[in-house]
Amino acid sequence: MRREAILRACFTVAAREGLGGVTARAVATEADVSSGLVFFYFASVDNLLVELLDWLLPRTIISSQFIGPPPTHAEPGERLMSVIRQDVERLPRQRARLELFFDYWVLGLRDPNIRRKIRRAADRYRASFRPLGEALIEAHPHRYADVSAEGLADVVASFVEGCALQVVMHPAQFDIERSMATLAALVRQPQHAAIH
Amino acid sequence: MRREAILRACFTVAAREGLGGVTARAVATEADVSSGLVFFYFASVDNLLVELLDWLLPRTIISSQFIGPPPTHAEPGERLMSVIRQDVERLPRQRARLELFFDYWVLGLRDPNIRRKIRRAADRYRASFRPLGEALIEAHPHRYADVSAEGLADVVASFVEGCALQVVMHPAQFDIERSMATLAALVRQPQHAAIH
DNA sequence: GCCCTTGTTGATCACTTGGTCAATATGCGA
DNA sequence: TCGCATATTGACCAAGTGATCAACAAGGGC
Repeated sequence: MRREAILRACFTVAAREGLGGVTARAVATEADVSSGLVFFYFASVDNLLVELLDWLLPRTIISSQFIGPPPTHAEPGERLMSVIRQDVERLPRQRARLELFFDYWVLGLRDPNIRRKIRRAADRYRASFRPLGEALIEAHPHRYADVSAEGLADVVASFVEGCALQVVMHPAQFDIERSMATLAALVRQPQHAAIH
Repeated sequence: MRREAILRACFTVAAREGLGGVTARAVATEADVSSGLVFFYFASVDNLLVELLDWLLPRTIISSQFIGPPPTHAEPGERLMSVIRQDVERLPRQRARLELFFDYWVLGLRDPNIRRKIRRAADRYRASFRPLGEALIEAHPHRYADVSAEGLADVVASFVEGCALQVVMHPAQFDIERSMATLAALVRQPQHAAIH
């Protein structure tokens, strides 16, 4: 109970002031307990931050392995586009958590422990695109002759993560519909294309 | 002279320990001067960091308006792909500066001044893709009927920035050739496609 | 030689931080 | 009711921070 309250307070402080603003005293004040209690339950501030990260990762799209109900389109290309659209559309609702995620991301550049956790989560996210990628390649073996599912996953992940950056930094300017329509136009094939 | 030395030392410290490791004493030690001199030239640590950002931004691909010599391909699509490839290929050589860039990026979430500078630089970068995007739309008005140059610029920027994230976080795993080949396969049209 | 601007030092201050710890409260089984 | 583990407090400490400032050095025009 108290533990969860402190962890929740930690998230509140972090969302408001960034990870740099997370001090034992700030969290304790936010949770309305004494500063000593933070150390009683979490031993150290670093450890508190790691536990907050463990809470955060499964709740942030970019790092979650759960992508929601599988789309029902038959065409693998449309299925993949649908999943991308779903993910990108969810980004704005996650702004606070994404800000925090990127804050941890930078922390991970210096902290091997945090880096490992973020990498694993990101790998899981990338891997979630693999089945769709394989289906796509299988459906168009000619077009995607020199393409691997890993390559597809990388490209898709790069795009979604890039969108996340835009959404967090420039939410007003980034037009999701426009970007998705552009992406669709870029990858779509002419309707009745005659190959060779 | 001393000023530049301190700024350079600031970059060295920041590249080694991150922006969080930039303290007046650390910079002074690195530059082999007394801590007081840092304040003599830069008034405050915050201001020193802002000046380092001003030095950094024009030297980081994601935020630079200079994209190198214009590619010579005739086809706008190939021109755009060539520019993207050029940018992405340069990312690994910029890892240290990109790390710093993302560190500032997170700082910008809380500091309006830094945020403004980063936004402007990112806008310039996005804008650099507009002419290429316009040429592409003009060359294929049918295919890109519902696409704007802004939308194209957004999508391209998202992709490159996403690649930058991958390069910084996972340089060993991210295969640039594979990603570029995948991207090319995604956007290429069948050679002799018959429209309607 | 003198003087005055500029550069340079490091001791020093006020403040914040993570973390410890003795003291105390609380709940609960026996 | 007692006893004891658990929970909780806040004063306290050492370490590190940004910033100030009196003192001193350098150098060059007169």
